[in-house]
Amino acid sequence: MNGQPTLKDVARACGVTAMTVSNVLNGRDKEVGPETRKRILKAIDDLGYRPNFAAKRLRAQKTSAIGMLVLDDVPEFLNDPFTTQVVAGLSNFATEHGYSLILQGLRSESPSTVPMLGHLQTDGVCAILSGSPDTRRKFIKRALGLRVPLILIQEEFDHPLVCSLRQDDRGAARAIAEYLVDRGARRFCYLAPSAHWPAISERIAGSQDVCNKAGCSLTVIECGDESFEATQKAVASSIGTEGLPDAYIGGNDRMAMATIRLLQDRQLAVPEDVRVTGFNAFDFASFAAPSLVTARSDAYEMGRRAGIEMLKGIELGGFEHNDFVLPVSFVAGQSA
Amino acid sequence: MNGQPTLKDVARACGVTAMTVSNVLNGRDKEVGPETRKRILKAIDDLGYRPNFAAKRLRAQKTSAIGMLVLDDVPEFLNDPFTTQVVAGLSNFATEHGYSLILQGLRSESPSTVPMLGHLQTDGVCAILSGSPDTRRKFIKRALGLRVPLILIQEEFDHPLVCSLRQDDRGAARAIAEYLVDRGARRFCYLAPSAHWPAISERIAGSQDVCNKAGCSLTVIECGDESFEATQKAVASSIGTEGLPDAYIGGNDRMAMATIRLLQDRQLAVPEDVRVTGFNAFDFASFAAPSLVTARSDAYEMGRRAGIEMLKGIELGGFEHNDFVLPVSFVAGQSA
DNA sequence: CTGTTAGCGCGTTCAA
DNA sequence: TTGAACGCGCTAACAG
Repeated sequence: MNGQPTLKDVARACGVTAMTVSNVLNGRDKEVGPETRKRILKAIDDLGYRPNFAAKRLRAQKTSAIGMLVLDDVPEFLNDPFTTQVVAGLSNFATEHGYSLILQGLRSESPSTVPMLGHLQTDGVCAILSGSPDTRRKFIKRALGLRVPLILIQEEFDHPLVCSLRQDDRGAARAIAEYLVDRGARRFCYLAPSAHWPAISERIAGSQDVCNKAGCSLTVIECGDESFEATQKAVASSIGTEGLPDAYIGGNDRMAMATIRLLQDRQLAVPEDVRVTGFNAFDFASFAAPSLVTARSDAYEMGRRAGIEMLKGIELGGFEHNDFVLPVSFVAGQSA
Repeated sequence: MNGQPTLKDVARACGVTAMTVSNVLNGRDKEVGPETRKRILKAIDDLGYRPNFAAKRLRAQKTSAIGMLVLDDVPEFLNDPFTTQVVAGLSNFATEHGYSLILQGLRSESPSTVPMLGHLQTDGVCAILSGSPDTRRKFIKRALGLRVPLILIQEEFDHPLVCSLRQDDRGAARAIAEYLVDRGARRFCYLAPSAHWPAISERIAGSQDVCNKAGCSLTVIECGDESFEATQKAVASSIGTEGLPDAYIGGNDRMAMATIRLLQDRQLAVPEDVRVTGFNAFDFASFAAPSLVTARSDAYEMGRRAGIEMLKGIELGGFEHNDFVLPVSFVAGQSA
């Protein structure tokens, strides 16, 4: 009696039944007299009544929650600005539509991933993956065990319960490469992580498209885990064996900036001596010197879009369209 | 009958009652014969039974969820790396302890903040605030309306249901200032956002402590919303009127890096001509040239700590200690 | 060791 | 226009 007031408490206070109160709360106004209605609303306010969601959910057989999963190797699973923007966009959308967002990071290789996943009870799941293709596929299959719509960011998977949201990586990569070719570059190095993400493959393919047409060369440098150190080591080694290219095309801004630092330490001017481009521009990139040429994907918007498709998927119990490719804008910095 | 199997379904399949199955699931092994137990576990596995959390919660009068609120002016509420690390730490801790983390961003000034808050139903709430002191206090009072333990990051508030988790900003600021004094700097400018956060005040106070003792001067430059542009504008104006100091002490890494860029554009060498320091180092700072001297707060650990205190708070229905100050480590970059 | 009963808070269904 | 009964899935408290 001393906890949160229930529907019954409100009803008692008004001398009506719980049902009547419920009708008022759910906007079934025509079922209730305007006079009674007023009295009830006042009582609700006075008592500070708030509906119990657990009860509602149990009754409705619906959680009104969306799960956001981030598969990552490290515990700090929100390090990537692309990820955080997606999460923010989805979270806001969910909140605005009466859903709560349950955020969970999962270590890609951990065996505890399975029980953790089982603990998730939501009407739909959105996931951002990382790790090897094998790890990712395994994860997807497990996530499908939840039997709810699954939206994958930057990852394809053919299944009626799965919807992919991707950005036009190939097109963006083409734009970057064309920009460089226009400025006279002919010999390119592509900075890629050793793990072969689909998105990275697309970006390489886009650069290759342009190189083929323009008769340029493209060498892929594998930068391990794309960390600062790994990238610099890989680039240094490449310079040792094959010399300097006209431009480095970064698979992302991190690798690009690590490369810029390396070149600067060697007294090379960027972009005068060598050009360097990035990918997935985020705020912080503008703090780097010199500014990067980069593609900016609107990750926040992608998160919102995930919300939109998710609600459709939940309503329909599956997806009508299950692959969307979103545009990417091209951003030329001031001095690159 | 075609949805998820329930406890009853499992019981029926084994020819026992739901209660017995429940006993098995909750580890009350002594209540159940080992033979029956085995049979039940098999049936659970065969049917792919998973407990319904909504029912559990309703029964237990406990949500087993923690709310993470981020009050921000912009929709992209996960832009700040400090915030994301706290969220990641708390999320992991919650997951490991059988709680789910519900993430919600709130626009500081929006009137919809109130209903949004009401939609949150969790056993406890952790919040990172921003905006004016007035906005923040208003928010705290509303959050207290939820009548659950509230943990505030970098924010004090005297109330039995509130616990503050702060870092030792003053101590860290002292360490930075001493570092600069040791290297001969005497005239300082402090880069602060125009909004007066408690944390910023502490940092200024720490610098002032050192300046007082060493007989140095300290001027505070208000950098508006601490954006790249606002910071550069404020610094430029300060240089115009008061000339160049020996060192800029950044209220955070963003402002510090904006300042470095400005100085470099004016052909000033950092740190040879002017020193610049940052605050709250995060990964990306290492990509900036030159490396920053900065204080690194372990925000991830702070998130985990929030989880620890939250669980205590939930169990006790309030906090025993309600102000914790966590240490901050000092990080000297390679070339600053 | 196992079964029965009852109720968490809400909403649908049917009756008044 | 309002009321009563029932059940969503689970578990505490007792019986047997």
